[in-house]
Amino acid sequence: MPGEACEAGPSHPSLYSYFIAMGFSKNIVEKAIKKNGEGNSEAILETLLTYSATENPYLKNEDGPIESIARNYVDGLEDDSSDTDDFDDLEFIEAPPGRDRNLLTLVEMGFSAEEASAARDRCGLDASVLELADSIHAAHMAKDSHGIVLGSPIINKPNEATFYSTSRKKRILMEEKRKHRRNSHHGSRRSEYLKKAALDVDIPKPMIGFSLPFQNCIKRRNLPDSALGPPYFYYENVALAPKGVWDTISRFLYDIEPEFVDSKYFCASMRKRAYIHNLPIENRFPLLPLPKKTIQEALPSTKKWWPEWDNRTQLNCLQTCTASAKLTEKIKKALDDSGDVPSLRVQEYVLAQCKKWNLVWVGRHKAAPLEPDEIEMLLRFPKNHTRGGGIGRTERFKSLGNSFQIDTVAYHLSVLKNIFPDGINVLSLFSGIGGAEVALHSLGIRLKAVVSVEISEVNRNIIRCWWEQTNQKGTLIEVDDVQKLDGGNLEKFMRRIGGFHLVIGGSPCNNLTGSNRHSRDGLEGKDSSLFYDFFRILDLVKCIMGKKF
DNA sequence: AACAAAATGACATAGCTC
DNA sequence: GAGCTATGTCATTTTGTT
Repeated sequence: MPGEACEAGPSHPSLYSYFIAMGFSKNIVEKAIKKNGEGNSEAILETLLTYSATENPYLKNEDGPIESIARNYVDGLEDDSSDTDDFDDLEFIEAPPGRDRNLLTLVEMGFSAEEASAARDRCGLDASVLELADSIHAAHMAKDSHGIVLGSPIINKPNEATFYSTSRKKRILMEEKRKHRRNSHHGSRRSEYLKKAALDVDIPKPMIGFSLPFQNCIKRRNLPDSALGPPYFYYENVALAPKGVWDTISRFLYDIEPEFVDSKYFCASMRKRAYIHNLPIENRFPLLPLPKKTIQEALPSTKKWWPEWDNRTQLNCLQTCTASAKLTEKIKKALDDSGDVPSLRVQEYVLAQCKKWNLVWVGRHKAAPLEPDEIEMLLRFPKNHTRGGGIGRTERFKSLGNSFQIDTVAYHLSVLKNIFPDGINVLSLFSGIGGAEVALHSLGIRLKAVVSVEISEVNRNIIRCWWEQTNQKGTLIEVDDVQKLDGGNLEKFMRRIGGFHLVIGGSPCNNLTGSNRHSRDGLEGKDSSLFYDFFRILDLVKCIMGKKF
């Protein structure tokens, strides 16, 4: 495999703190380093992962934040985990000793046994764990992009992809034109210009961003001075927005190239999003343990009922709406009526509905929508994060559907851990149910102060409950509307807490997403235009930080 | 009133064919 | 390239039910 630059572990100044930062306990890291010597980070990682297979995995001692999250997470899975399936895999791997321990390590890292052994076949017996992990990712991507040659340095390809297909000058000119026309005409013809407007941002395939866990960085980037912090910022929205939207967003956010990432590389469900941020992209690390990436592993109880002809291994995007009971009844009836093996026609119908509504198999002929706690698990929120406190079931689905996938966001934010060892002050815009806060907390980054802006009262309640239950020692300031934030009250907040280290948020997507048949009005839509408030507030914060207030 | 279900039929993109 | 099909998407509005 290609040994390109910017590898995470080995070059790091302090191996010890690096592995601690990954979430391993001090004791285990000490043991592992003693055993392998400081020079061999790969062997250390392997030892760490092996230890955690037998001992309690990845948990920090004391009252570390990772502990509580991980425990909730594990608890949530315990109920339905049928031990028989996993056992087979382990036995298969444990049988041959020696080098094949690499396979066990890979499975611990979250890969399947088949993937692991296939990777070993490709890379040879002497391949290291990281090389094997790299190879598996490469294989995934090759599968995605429909048969790019295996084993070649695929990950170097997107490096060369040009972000701006036209020059900056030309783009700005076109935007001016667009604006001009928008002013002189109205609604009905707007979609026409949008169609004509060139799409300048290329959406990369596969949608893996600048890097994935246990993989070399794909690109290096030099941000323009105007983009640099303080503060750091992080903006998120749907990747497949109407044409020109990401071009506009990018231009407002200091011409930074969006990072397009599908969360299917982090968990068992898809989530195609783009993130614009000015964070460093070297030395990222993922939350551990890595989530299971297939439906059958993440929801083991479904395995038993999964029909042969349903070839799904991952779920579609988790949405705000859920399938009706009527629909699942129809599906059951259709299958009941068609005997052992349903006809191709019935299969097609059922499969289409399953894909459309993200149904999973929970019994014979019983397809069902995901339960809220399962969605919480897939997005990596603590179990029952959105439960109780006066929130209804429908609202729960809606709030979850609008949220971050924690693993994905945390991976990007992980670089903050070493930059701010004492913790950070966060301005969280469009907080929702607190995805940003949970991600930072899960990384073990202390939240010194959080100003959380969220319009929905139930969502604010959820964040406050979480804040109390995780025994946060910092300050939580709640604001109900981004439009109420101006230079005056921002400066007051910043005086009080000492400025912001991170401004983070994802503005409403409802006018951008393809699911919306009624008001997909683009960035100028009623809700999605709140993006401009994100920019406005970020710029204000930059200004005030610059003045040293 | 508060939910739940059904209807709606947009739109970008990928991968075909001709 | 134009034209077709298939697929996927942080949804909204209307209608029916406890």
